[in-house]
Amino acid sequence: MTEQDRDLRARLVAAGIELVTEEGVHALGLREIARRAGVSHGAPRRYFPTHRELLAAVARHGFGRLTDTLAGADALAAGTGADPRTRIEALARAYLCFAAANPGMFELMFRHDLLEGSGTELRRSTLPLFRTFVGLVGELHPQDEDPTAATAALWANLHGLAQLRTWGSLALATGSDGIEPLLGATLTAHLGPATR
Amino acid sequence: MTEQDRDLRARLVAAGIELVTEEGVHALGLREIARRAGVSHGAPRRYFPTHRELLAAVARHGFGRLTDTLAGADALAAGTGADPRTRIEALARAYLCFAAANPGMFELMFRHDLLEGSGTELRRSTLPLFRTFVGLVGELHPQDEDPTAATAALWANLHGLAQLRTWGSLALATGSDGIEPLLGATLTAHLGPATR
DNA sequence: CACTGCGAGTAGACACTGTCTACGGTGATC
DNA sequence: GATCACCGTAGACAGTGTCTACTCGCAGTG
Repeated sequence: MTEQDRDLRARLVAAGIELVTEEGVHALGLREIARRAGVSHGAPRRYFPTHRELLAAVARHGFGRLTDTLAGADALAAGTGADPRTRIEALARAYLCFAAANPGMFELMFRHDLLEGSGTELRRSTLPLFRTFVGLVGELHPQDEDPTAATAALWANLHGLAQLRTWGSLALATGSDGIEPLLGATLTAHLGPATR
Repeated sequence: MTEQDRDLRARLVAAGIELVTEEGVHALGLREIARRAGVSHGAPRRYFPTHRELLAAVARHGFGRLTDTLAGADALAAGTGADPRTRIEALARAYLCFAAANPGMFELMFRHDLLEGSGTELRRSTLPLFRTFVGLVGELHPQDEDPTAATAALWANLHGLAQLRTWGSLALATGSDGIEPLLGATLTAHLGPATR
């Protein structure tokens, strides 16, 4: 009964997370989520005035998981006294791993048409992580007075890799090593050759 | 009457293009497209067995326009005897311009959930362009034995920039110059500093 | 204890969607 | 001129998100 006696709001979000994980974004109908949570289709309205706000709450959880994952990966690397380049590499790999491990959630998180209205708030939640990212890139490129642009370009590269992989567009560029060579090329391009 | 007497198949695709351009992907309902084309909601079924196949035809047109745009930009640059680096820059800028000028179509083209089944065929249509891209990168990096990975990484970077811009995520990294600094950072990272 | 009032969830209606099927009606062929 | 294939219409069907009664249980108060 641990599931049942939580308040409905949390149960609905949990049901959405289950559904998007198991079935994908297309399964996130309002009535479908309500069914999974064991309530009638009108019940969610008491907590989420519209379907999109419920989806935004699910996506919010996804952003939380993403930042937790990345922060964990960075803390692990930083704890071993790794240099900035290695820490960035750990972050990049964690980002791609998250997208690959949670394709449905990752897709939802960047479906701005489903998240309209809550988009800016969700984006804002990733800001602190982006700032540490900027700091690491700044450590690596001290000659640049503002590493924000370089960091954003690197992040866009990672995001594009994640997105195109789920679309299957990288099939002809990825061999048996999967996306590793592309990640390597990306990191080398933006950060210089790997430290040996 | 030039619109009316074309066969319905082409008129439906044209209506879809209009709708996605004017209103966005959300306006691409089957019945909405049929209304715009001036026929009943059952008519499309004669030519497109399912809604998704109609959307795939619309996206196919988008891919055609994209390859045309890029090929035109490259031919223009190549005609003036530009070096590979300049040609790549022209292609990259054309890609971002296309995404910015046709946000709805660009979104549709990479909505794999709407295009399921036709995805591989659509991807294949961009292959020749990708090959010329690979050739240009190869000219620029003769030391690499296979520039495919480097090209794919660069393309993923451009795609990520286009995608994140439409999502608004680059607002804090883009100043008054728009996306130009990020494009510059991307090209510098992947191709080396700009030729002077 | 009886009563009231409110909040949570139910259930049905509404307009809309994509798919399916039966039906007209028009034009080409024999 | 009759036949027939094909194109588009129109309605049914299950499903959706939203909106609106309504019911029921349980708190607080007399």
